[in-house]
Amino acid sequence: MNEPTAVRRRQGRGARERILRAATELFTAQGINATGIEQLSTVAEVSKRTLYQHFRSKDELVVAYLRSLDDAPQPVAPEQPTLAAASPREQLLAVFDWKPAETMAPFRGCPFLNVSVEVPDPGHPAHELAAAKKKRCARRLADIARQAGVADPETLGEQLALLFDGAAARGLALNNRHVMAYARSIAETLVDAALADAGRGSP
Amino acid sequence: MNEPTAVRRRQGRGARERILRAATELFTAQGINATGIEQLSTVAEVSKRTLYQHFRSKDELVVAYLRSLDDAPQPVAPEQPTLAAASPREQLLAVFDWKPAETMAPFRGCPFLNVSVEVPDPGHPAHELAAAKKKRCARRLADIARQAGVADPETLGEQLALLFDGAAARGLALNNRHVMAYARSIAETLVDAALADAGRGSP
DNA sequence: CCTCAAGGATACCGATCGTTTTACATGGGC
DNA sequence: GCCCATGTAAAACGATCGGTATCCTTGAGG
Repeated sequence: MNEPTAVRRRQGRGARERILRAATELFTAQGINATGIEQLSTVAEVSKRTLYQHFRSKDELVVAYLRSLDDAPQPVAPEQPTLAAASPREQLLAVFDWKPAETMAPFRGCPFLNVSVEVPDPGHPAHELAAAKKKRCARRLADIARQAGVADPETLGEQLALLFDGAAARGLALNNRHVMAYARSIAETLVDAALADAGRGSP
Repeated sequence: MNEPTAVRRRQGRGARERILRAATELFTAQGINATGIEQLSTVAEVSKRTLYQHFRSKDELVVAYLRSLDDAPQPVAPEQPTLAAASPREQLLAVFDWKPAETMAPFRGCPFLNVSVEVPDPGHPAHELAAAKKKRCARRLADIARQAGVADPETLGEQLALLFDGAAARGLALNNRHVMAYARSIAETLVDAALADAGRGSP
């Protein structure tokens, strides 16, 4: 009992949870290549063995990490109660109100874009998953635009997604969060123009 | 002094040149972390020894690589003869005509943005150099806008830079080059609006 | 001819990576 | 009591990384 070998007590059954949480924290904070299995298992308070019997490899963990991000409440999710009833304009602009977790840490941009850079192979599952996510995001914006009667919803969705990605990438490079505000201002211009045209086209 | 001592004996056949060329090729094609010194020296047709007496470390080579990119003819360079006499509108939009390396290899986006992701530490020289480049690029665009009489040239420059970065990042993620066309179309909208205001403001 | 520095090929170094294995500890169900 | 799946801690693995040292060839200047 008073042995110096006081072993850490068995940590319940949340191992997978904790690993995924640690992955989210470390991958987004310092990148994938800069995060080792050792550090991962330490932060997750899990032995490497346990880690490897939950995820067969680091690659698989990276994919699971992206999936968990995808499932998490999203900036672009219009299903949220506050946004469901909001105006199309607010729904379309909600993406740009994204606040990436901690405010003190250096801004790290969009995890999906970063994975695209950190995993060079375009055929890698993680890379493809990131691409799919980006497409889905643009499509959702296009759907909102379509329901609002915008003339060319696909283009508007693609444009808004591009603005978001630009703010994420540039914000990381300059380590400056208010780049997102620039993106929002451009988005407002585009959205307002598109909605004005829509209103004029079918009154 | 006309070569006093044999300090310039055997000119290394432009070893430094070849190393830098290989770095440009490999770093942009497959990323920095995915490119090892071994492969680098092989492609450059240079022994590791020679490589390390031209660049003290890989970090230093990365910095030199970014510098060489910076010196190379740039998409945003208005000094080029064809652009020097072009209209401000064309000068501002010239960034979006960037064709990266003209190859059929997968689109790899903007090297400076990629370095920001691949080198997580914001204090790293390479990271700071990339940030500086991004700022300089936006400032140059702002200068062109100012000379054209745009009301808020800084904002326009920042917006155009953001659009370019968005196209680069998103183009890599989706492995799709014509994202740049979307960016251009948004840029045209912004530039035309700004120039129209300028013409109206001070006729 | 000989000398000798520049450079090539390659073995080697320590560190770290992702991954596997070994040895032991825990606790619920029989 | 014992069994055994599940867990931890730690060592070890092979591969590869950035970086260094060794040995040998080359070729111009004396």
